[in-house]
Formats: sequence, structure tokens, C-alpha cells
Amino acid sequence: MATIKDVAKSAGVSIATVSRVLNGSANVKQATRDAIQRTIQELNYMPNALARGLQKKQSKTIGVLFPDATSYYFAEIIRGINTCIQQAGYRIVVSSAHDAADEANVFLSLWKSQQVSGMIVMMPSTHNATIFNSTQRSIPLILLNTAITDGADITITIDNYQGAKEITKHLIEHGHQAIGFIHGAPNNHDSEERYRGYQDALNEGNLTRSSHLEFHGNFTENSGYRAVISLLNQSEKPTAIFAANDAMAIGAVEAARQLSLQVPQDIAIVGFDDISTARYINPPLTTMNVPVLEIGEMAGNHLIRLLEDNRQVVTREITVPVHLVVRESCGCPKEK
Amino acid sequence: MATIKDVAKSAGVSIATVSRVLNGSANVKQATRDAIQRTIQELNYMPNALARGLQKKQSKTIGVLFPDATSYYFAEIIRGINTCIQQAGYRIVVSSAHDAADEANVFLSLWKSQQVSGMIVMMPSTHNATIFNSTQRSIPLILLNTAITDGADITITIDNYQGAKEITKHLIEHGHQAIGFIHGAPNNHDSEERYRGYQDALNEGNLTRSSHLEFHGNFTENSGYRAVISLLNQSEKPTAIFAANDAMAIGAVEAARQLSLQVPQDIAIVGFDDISTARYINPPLTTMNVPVLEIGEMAGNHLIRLLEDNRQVVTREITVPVHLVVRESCGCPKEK
DNA sequence: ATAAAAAATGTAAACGTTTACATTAAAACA
DNA sequence: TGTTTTAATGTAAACGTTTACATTTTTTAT
Repeated sequence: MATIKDVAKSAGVSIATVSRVLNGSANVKQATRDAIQRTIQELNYMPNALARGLQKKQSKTIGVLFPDATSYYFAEIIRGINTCIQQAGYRIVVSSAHDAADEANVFLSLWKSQQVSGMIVMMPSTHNATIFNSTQRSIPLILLNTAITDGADITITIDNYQGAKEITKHLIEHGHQAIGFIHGAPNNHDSEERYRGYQDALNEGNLTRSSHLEFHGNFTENSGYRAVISLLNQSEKPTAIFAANDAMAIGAVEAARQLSLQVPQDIAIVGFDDISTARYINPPLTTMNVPVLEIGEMAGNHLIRLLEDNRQVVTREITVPVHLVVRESCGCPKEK
Repeated sequence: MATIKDVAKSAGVSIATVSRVLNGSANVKQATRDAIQRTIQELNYMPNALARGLQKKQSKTIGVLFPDATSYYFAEIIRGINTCIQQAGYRIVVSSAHDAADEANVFLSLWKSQQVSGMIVMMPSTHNATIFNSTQRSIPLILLNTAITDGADITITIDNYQGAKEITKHLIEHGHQAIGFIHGAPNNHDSEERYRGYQDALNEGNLTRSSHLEFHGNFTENSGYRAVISLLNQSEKPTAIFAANDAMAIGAVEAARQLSLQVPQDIAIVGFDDISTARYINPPLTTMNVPVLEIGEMAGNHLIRLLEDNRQVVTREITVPVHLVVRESCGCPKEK
């Protein structure tokens, strides 16, 4: 593999000059520049990213850290990040963490080994706030959808609270009085915020909440299924259910069918996320749409700006609005 | 950020000794080793991956290259790869390419800049075979699902041909005589192989094929939709349709409904991939299941072996079997 | 034509590691 | 005890770049 030395020798100049044309320095004669360019082509030379990174102290690589499970958001966010990152000459290294402890490890090792110039971390679990301490961190960090509002340069959070409130209100407008809630995984920030929204919507609608109307799931379809079985197996039955995500809502619909209940006539069910499956199930699921791709793009763009302009790092919190997608599972009439 | 020098000074030894404990060399006194370990902890030291990679000529990073669009396979394959790769101390850098030219660029730049010690490339487009020339390539390469059988160390391909044949035969067994086919994107290897399987199944079933029964889509739901509209708008109508992937099959089902045709009574529709949505649509889609996660794991494992054992690189072609998932869109009765 | 200023190029140190080789310390043997 | 063998540590070069500084070449002004 050709090195800068080979190019220099072959072009009859010093490596410094080659380096200068590589980095677009102004002070090099056009003729020399051309000759070197030609040699580079001939030798098929490409600078060693490791050597360059070592010298310049930056790897042109950004780390993306995900919780293990979340395969739904995953692909789209990566795709969003990649679009902007790639054309700025950066690469993405992805890692996933099994649990909070693992997350800290991966984060630290990525950072301390200087493998990344910046990081985008998605961490909906509410533990672990301290790792991101900005006083000792030297690279820009963007936190996605996390409970932590401090320590990162930018946090991007979807508006779980408003979204949940809105969709719950929608159910209230349908006349429901007993609205159930299926929690997501414990200690999950998204789930907690959605719960807050749900509660406040009930309060503002003067409905009393009751723990009999709640079930603790874990975001999986199966837990949504179990939730409905359990909720409807008691005297105080909900007439509508808001599941903290679509997967659970889908499981809930399944369970309702199993119990020979019509959705939405006998029980209305809504979710959150607007995953691609949501519009295909029967009945099509009313849910809150989360602009996942855009979130990825936003994160990528902001990080690039932080990295390139290395301007004043202003801690900023961005809240991404979500929007209600009315389909049929809430009781609204079919579209066309 | 602490360097090996800081550790050496602080522990009162030379950097060579520190390096030795870092790399687990046998020749270092236990007492010294302990002292150094302690210092490492204290200083929170972690070796600079760039410097190490530069010196060792390997980055402990593996490149994963995807075509831009394929967001379905994407997430699962990454996840599969990541599981094995991560515990072997490697990282994944993902890149996507818009088109074949771009693909070549990304491949070459990743490789030539020594950013990766190995690559996993997914390239279903049939162009571009030459870049992977193994004679001038120095890093292990695994090709996923590609037309190219030469140049890579290992190729992993899903058994499109057999799968397509099997599902087509299934339609034939239902008594269908006029079975339509919806092609995927042009020059796509998966699509072509599935077409081959379809053809051979027809032949073996003594059915004549007809270009009137074929439509050229591009793997999107929308193209499946248009396919059905077009196929059913002619005199020679199919009674069953095999779409080269599930997305198109779903579009096809949609279109059938639009035309007030019952699936499967009026027209049977089957797909390929078994994407998560397949079982939720109405009627649930009969399709071929592709073990995507397993393919990712397989690729990761093989690459690690290639990298670590650096044993004889034997060119191997692995074909991954797929299996028929019978649901209702083919005309089979409901399960339970 | 000559001196001064500006532009182009070269030299060498640095980035943080690993490792071959040289040196010193400890253990084994006589 | 002194010699030889073995184990532990140190020295310094190398990996492929970038860049401050020194040097040479070219241009401009006189």
C-alpha cells in the first residue's frame, strides 16, 4: 500500500509538500500541485486515516450508541445520521449496550481510546446520568431521548408528554371514561413521560385515574397482550386503552380479538410511535407519529456543526413534536 | 488525557514495560504488573486506538457497507454482526452507498485508508464485480447476498432460487394455472434469482409462462400496487401473484382490495422476506422467511475467524436456506 | 543589477503506540 | 564464590501523517 513517502519520492518532492496538497494548503506552485495529484492517481494513494487521526487528534468518526433492543428506531436513526455525516467526511461507528453498566463501558472506551470525535447516544433508561459529565469530557455529545438534561451539548427529545396527552384527549373526546394505560419498560424515560401525559389528560378531563386501569409492560407485543388479558379480567374494565408504544398496542389488539371483543366498538386501543406495521393491522392503529428519520438527520447535522465550527458549545435542548395519526382503532370512522 | 508515558512515569517504569502489561506479555514481574495496573486505574488510562492501530497495522474495526435503501435488512444484520464482533473487541463502522459507483468509492476509501481490518458488504446489485479483486485486496471480505461469487473470501447468499421455487409450487398446488410475478429492482441479484425459481417451478409444473403475467417493479410497496392494477387490467389475468418481496406483495394486496377483489379467493398473493408486517396485514401474508439476524451473526463470526486465526483463506460460498411461512394470502385455511 | 519581500519547498519533531535489540537483575549451577 | 543461564526491564526505531520552522527560490522594488 502506497504511503505519502512513496508519493513524495515518485513525484520528486518532500513529504511536506505532498501533505500540503493533500490538505489544500495555498502555498504550493500549481505545476507541483498538478504533478503530485497525478502521482497520487498513479499510485492509487490514499492517506492513512489512523496516522492522520493520531497526528491531528481527531478520527473523523462519530460513535453512535444504542440500547441493545431498540431495533425499531435503530435503522432509521442511523440512516438519518449517516446522510449528513457521510458527506462531511465522517463515518459512523455503532455500538450497542446490553444494560446501563455496559453502556457506560462502551461510552468510556469509545471516548477514551480516541476512536471517535463525537458521540450520539440514545439512552432511554433513566440510570447512569453521571458518565456524561461535561467537565471532563472533551468531545461533543448529543443525547437522544433521554432523561438526562445535563452534561450533553445537545439533547434531542421527542415530545412524549404532549403526544401522550393529545392522544389520551382524543380518546376522551370519543367519550371514554375508563381509559387504561400500558406502561413500557420500567425506568424508561419515554414510558414515564408518556404516562405523565396520560395522567394530565385524565386530570384535565376530570377523570379519576385508578391503578386498576394500569398495567406494567415492557414494550413488547407480548406484554401488551398480557396487559389486555389482565385488565379485562377484573370488575373495573377500561373501555379504551393507551399503550405506551405500538408494539404493545398491537399485542393488545390481538388479545382483544382473542377475547372476542371488537376493536374499537367494544374497546378502543391506541399506541405511540407509528411503526410501519401500525397502518396494516386490523383495525389500522391510531397512534402518535414520531419522525425518526428526521431526528437522526437533526442529530447528525448538529454534531457536524459542533465538530466543524467548533464554536461555543451552548447546551441546548430540542424537543421534537409528534403528531396524531388518526386511523380506526380509536373509533374514528374509516377514511375513504 | 493520560498516555502511556504518563503511566510509565507515574509507575516509575519505562513505556515498554507498560506496553507489555497492556498486551499481556509474560515477561514482567508480578509486582511490577500489579503496580502498573494500579496506576492505569488511577489515571483512568486507556490506550489510544489510533496509535495502536497505526503501529500494529490493524484497526480492530470492521466496515459494513450497505446499499442506501435497504432499511429492512439493515438493522437486523447490523445487530447480528454486532453481537459477535463486539465481544471480540471489534467495532463496526457502517456506510451506505447510493449507487454502484458510490459503492466502489466507499469500499475503496474504507479499505485504502486502513480504517477497517475487514469488511462485510451487502451488494445485491449485479454491477461492479471487479472492485473486489482479491489479488490486490489485503483485508478479509465477506459478501452478502450478491451475484459475485469470486473475489471475496466468503459469500453468504440466501437461497432465493429454492425459496422462490418452493413458494411458486405452493401456489401451483393450490391449483393456480396463471401465476403472475412481480420483479424487484432491475439488475438486482435477489430479484433475478427469485425469478429463476419462479420460472423453473412453472416449468416443472408444466405451466407456460407469459410475459403478460410479469410486471417490473422496484421492491417498493407502491410498485407492487401498480403491478396489480396493470396485471389485472388486461385480458390474460393471473389468479395468483408471487411478488419478489413482501413490500410489493403488500402493495399488491392493497391494490386488489381497491379493485374489490378478495384475497385469496379472487386472487392469491404471496411475497418473500417475511418482514415483520407480513403477519399483520389482512389477510396475513404467506411468504418465505429469511433468517436475517442469523445471517448477520454468521457473517460476523466468519469474519472474526478470518481475522483472528488468519488461517488459510478458503473461498467459501454459503447458502442460507429459507422456509415457507404459510399464512392465509395463498388460500390456505386460517390456522386456529 | 541588487536588495528586500514574498512564495515555495524542505527538515525534523511530534502524535502514542509496539517491538527488536540491548542491557541489567535475578536465579541456577559449578 | 564466580560463572552461566534466564528473567525483567530499558532504549530507540518504526508506523504514516502534519506542521512549525528553516531554507531556498522567485518576484518585486529600487
